[in-house]
Amino acid sequence: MTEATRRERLRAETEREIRQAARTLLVTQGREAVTLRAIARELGITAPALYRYYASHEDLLRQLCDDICQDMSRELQTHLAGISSDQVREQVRAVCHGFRAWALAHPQEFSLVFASPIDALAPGDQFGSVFLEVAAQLIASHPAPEHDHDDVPSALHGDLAAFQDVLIRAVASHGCEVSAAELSLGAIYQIVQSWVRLYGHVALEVFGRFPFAVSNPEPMFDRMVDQMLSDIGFRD
Amino acid sequence: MTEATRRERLRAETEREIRQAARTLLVTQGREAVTLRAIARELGITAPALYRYYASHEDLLRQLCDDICQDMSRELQTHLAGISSDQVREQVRAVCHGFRAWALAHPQEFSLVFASPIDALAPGDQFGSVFLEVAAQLIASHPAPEHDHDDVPSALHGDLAAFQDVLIRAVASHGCEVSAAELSLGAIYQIVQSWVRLYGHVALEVFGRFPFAVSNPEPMFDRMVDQMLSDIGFRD
DNA sequence: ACGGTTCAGTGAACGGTGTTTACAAAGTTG
DNA sequence: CAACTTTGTAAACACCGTTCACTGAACCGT
Repeated sequence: MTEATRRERLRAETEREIRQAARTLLVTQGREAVTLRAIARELGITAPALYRYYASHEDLLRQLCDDICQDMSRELQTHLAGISSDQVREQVRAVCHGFRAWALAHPQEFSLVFASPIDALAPGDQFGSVFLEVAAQLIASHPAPEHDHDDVPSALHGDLAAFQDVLIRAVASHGCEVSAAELSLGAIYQIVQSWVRLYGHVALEVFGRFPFAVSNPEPMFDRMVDQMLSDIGFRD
Repeated sequence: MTEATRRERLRAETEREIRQAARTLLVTQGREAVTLRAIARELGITAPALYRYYASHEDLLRQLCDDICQDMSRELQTHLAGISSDQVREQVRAVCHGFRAWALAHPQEFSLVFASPIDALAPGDQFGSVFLEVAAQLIASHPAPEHDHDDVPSALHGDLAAFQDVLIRAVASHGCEVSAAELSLGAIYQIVQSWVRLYGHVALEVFGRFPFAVSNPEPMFDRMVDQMLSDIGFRD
């Protein structure tokens, strides 16, 4: 059956339970409550036992971040699956609204993932990548929004080209093939700019840092997404 | 001379020393190191003594945030003072670059102010207000960028009008008078959108959450600010 | 100048935290 | 069965925020 030995299965199981307990604590009582002793208490164990599974408290939190991002990713993909693939704008809207909804529904998780300056996670396969992959896929499948290739600062060409490579490979691993020509540097630049605005709005809303009390931020968000779509070149 | 009694002066002095010590700890050793005992140790005092000045650790952090925002505000105002007031775009650029430079130079402070979900500060007189006041001032003093008043979602009219009021009063308190007509709802909306983008870029850069390793983010930032200016309607 | 009051600061204590260490009890394997 | 690895424990360490009873000095009205 499984290649793993009995011991390895048990270990993996416990590891899952630990992170599940940590997750529950995070959601129900906030970041401060995610303590080794509390986690251990949850599964009827003593705190030092956790060191058999994680090198430190920080290490556990880091891995918890990975779990969270993976879950969010899956949720966004689910939202996306319900929309026919030729309705490009609706797909972008779904991802953006899904991201915002997730952030507002899981502020603790969002804060954890976005509040730690550098130390917590590997930058590669993270939350953003979901949005970005989707964006790349959509732009690639779109009738070529025609961006001025020279419109992006030449100092960025190197970075953008590298990112272009990553995106093309990521999209390919999802089954869809795109060429560098279809996903131009200009398009990549637009994607990154969209990410800046999407992230900016959501973070400001979650952190309550809008300059005034926005009684109903949703129409503002809708308007911004529409503007983004129009800036990218999607006017169907 | 001073209205304050000797006792009040000593108290204010100590209060300042406490926050100074807290600030130093934050900058040199990170948020986690800002502990009551460490602060007390810094000024040759025991931890419980701090409770004569602040109700709790959280309260101290909250007031520290205020200090930080005030400092940043002063720094931005300084940058601004060096530019003749008729060079509108240069003033906006100065504020944006100043904000980014401050955030990158003080990542710990930035994280503290931007990482705490709701509990840490009053939303009114905060960091953002500096940028927003400046923006309002500039837009008001500009030859009317002519925004479509109807371009903003009607659901936002209430909030925007309230914010318009705040901004007009804030600008007035800085000596400059503007009317509601000069600072239209469309303009306000543009200001808020600019704040979203500015904050989004800076936070992503400080938190290292750009989707790819940006070897040199400055040209990207410059490009974004230019785009913002053009979107607002400043093309001088 | 004195006596009461206010106030800054102390030291001890409580319950909590992450982490290390030595040790016991299982499970695994030859 | 014996040797070994893995998993968990208990005790301890140093640190944390916070409370409480207490001291000593500064202030203030008389």
